[in-house]
Amino acid sequence: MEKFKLYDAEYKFTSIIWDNEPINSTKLVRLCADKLGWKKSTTYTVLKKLCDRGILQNQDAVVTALVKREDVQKYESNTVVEKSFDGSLPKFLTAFLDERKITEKEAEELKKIIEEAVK
Amino acid sequence: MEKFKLYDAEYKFTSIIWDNEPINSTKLVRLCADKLGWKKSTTYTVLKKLCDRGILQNQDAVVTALVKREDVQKYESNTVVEKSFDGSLPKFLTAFLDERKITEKEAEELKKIIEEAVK
DNA sequence: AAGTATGGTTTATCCAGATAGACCTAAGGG
DNA sequence: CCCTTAGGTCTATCTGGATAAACCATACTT
Repeated sequence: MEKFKLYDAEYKFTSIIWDNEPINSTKLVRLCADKLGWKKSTTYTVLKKLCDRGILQNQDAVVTALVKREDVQKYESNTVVEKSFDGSLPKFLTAFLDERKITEKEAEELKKIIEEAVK
Repeated sequence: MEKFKLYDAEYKFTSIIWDNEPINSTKLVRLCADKLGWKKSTTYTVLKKLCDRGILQNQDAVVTALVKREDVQKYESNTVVEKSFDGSLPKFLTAFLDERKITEKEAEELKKIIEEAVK
């Protein structure tokens, strides 16, 4: 699943694409200049790298994503739980919610998500 | 909270200390050679850096942690949710639990943790 | 014909994380 | 006295992520 590993800059960049795909490459250059402060060549360099890795696609100046945001998110969530929490979701939740208060409504939403996962 | 940011190698290293503190520095060198394959100088270099950053402490050859594992975990969990999930815990949970099944008992444990956080 | 915008590649720089080699001092043992 | 061990610093190398400069070809505009 190393396919879904995105570094910080790559993630921000890919996010822009997810939000705007399909997007013309020149427009993407402008967007990145705007949102990330990148020069044209930077955008093309990163774009090419991600295309080579099979994460993005650039065909006839139209850029699209080959992997879904959800897949990367899934990878991210699993990675952090594994790496920092012994693979334990309860440990993760405990750490995240420590000193953090949520409303009844938010709690309901979370519980619903959990119940959906019960086999 | 940048204080709690640990890079991969630093995290593994600090984990060893959390598991063994207080620990004599020479023993730590041996442990790291064993578990991480590090040379003595590598251990001391990383140790010094983390001491400078106020994360560890090395006094009279006794190494201890100044920040708790829980604090780093809290930072990690918050960071990933912010960076990859718009700060939304439900989004995180959904991604994590996607295609993953949990038992009734695990669900109960999770719900309990959630209820504790309701203000 | 000259200028300009589009779409892109190749190569390079810079910096930081990861790792280690060389070297140093003080204390204790034979 | 020499040697070893403990405890540690300073400096260096290697690698990869982040960013960009320079350069190029094609097509459209004036």
